[in-house]
Amino acid sequence: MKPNLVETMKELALLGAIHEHIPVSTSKLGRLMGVSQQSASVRILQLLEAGLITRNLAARRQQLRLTEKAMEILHSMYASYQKIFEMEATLTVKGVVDHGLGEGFYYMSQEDYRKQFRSKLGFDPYPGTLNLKIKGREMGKLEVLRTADGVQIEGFINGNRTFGGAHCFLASLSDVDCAVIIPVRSHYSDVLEVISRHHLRRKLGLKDGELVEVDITL
Amino acid sequence: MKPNLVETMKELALLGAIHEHIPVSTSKLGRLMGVSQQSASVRILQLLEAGLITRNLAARRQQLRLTEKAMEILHSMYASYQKIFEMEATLTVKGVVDHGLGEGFYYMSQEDYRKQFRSKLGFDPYPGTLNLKIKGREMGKLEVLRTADGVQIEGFINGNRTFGGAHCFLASLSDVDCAVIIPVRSHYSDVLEVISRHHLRRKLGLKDGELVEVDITL
DNA sequence: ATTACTAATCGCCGAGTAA
DNA sequence: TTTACTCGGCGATTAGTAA
Repeated sequence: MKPNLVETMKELALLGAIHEHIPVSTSKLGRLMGVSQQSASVRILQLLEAGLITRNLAARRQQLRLTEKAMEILHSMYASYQKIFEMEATLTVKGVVDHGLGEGFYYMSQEDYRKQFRSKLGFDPYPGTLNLKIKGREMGKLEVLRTADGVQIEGFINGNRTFGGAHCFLASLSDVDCAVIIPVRSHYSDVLEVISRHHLRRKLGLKDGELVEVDITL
Repeated sequence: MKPNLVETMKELALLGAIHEHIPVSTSKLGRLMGVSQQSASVRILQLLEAGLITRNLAARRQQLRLTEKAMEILHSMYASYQKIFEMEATLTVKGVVDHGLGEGFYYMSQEDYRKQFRSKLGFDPYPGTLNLKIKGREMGKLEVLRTADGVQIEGFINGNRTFGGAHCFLASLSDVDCAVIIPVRSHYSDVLEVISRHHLRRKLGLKDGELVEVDITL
């Protein structure tokens, strides 16, 4: 489909030529698109030719209406733009499944953490974390996560031990809902920690060294 | 902005050239847009000239990324399409304010109805309805409402009296949120009933015989 | 493989104008 | 007023090709 004609259909749609025939003069249409009356006239003829509009030429002013076919084309354009602006709020990070140090279980067993995850993320996390080792160029994305605004998790003291704060982002890993955690005191690290309602490693059959992608919602 | 260049920016955005520079060959880009490699090359040069993309030409494959300015243009396109497809889901009906028969108050006082309106429409309706008499050509739109899917309100029995079900649609009348009700057993009728959190007649200073428009969300 | 130049062609644009 | 024709001009496209 020619971009010029799509543009013309878009203008007609904005004028309301969707449910009914509406009066649109070629000069008005031209002005709206920043082209001459003559060019607008040509475009209308092309749209008619392609079966994208119907016309009532009975009255002194022509009446135009977009066809179903035209609306389908416009909707596919709309879908593209939706994709773009939903994608903009998403960050995809590739990482390799890494053996945990067993620390994840210890941290995620702390009731003070669990309580916050339940209320702030909306799920009760499985006690344990899936560690992803991030390589090379992908590491710039970790930097983005460190500086972005996420859901805040407060630190606390339990007994004589201090547990640090963190912020996290909802995410999905192979279509399974999860979240990634960025510790507040995160010195340089190439490991991304993922938590979920499920035991991700078992549920997805993951093995050490396997490459996965996490889609993170910013 | 030229439609051809907007189209090119859209393709680049779909390829993810938003947050980072991504490798895109001119032949691949041309294929995606249905033009030749040469044309794609020219378009890239034009986008560079206009400050709409930046390029790393260091590697064997050029790397492209859209600028802020480009994203603003794409977002305005997105906004246009949103307008179109929100508009499409809206039906505007003209009607004349009609004196009620006092029935509205009786119905809307039934707690079984009110409960459903609260939970399904999100507001507690003022006990009473505003009746609009629909004339002539506009009546076809009532037919659309009867056949469309709306929010279902269940009928019930209170004492020895049966109250019928209905379906309704969120709407707005002079920018005041409201809803229109279509009784399930709606024999032919030229009256449209409007409910709202407010007493519409008073809030909007409506008088019998006044012409108003309701924007109904399908 | 790439990118992008040249040159020829295609087709879009708009002034003038008819109906 | 409309719509839409002709036609000169120029921008857009592409095949061929260089680097």
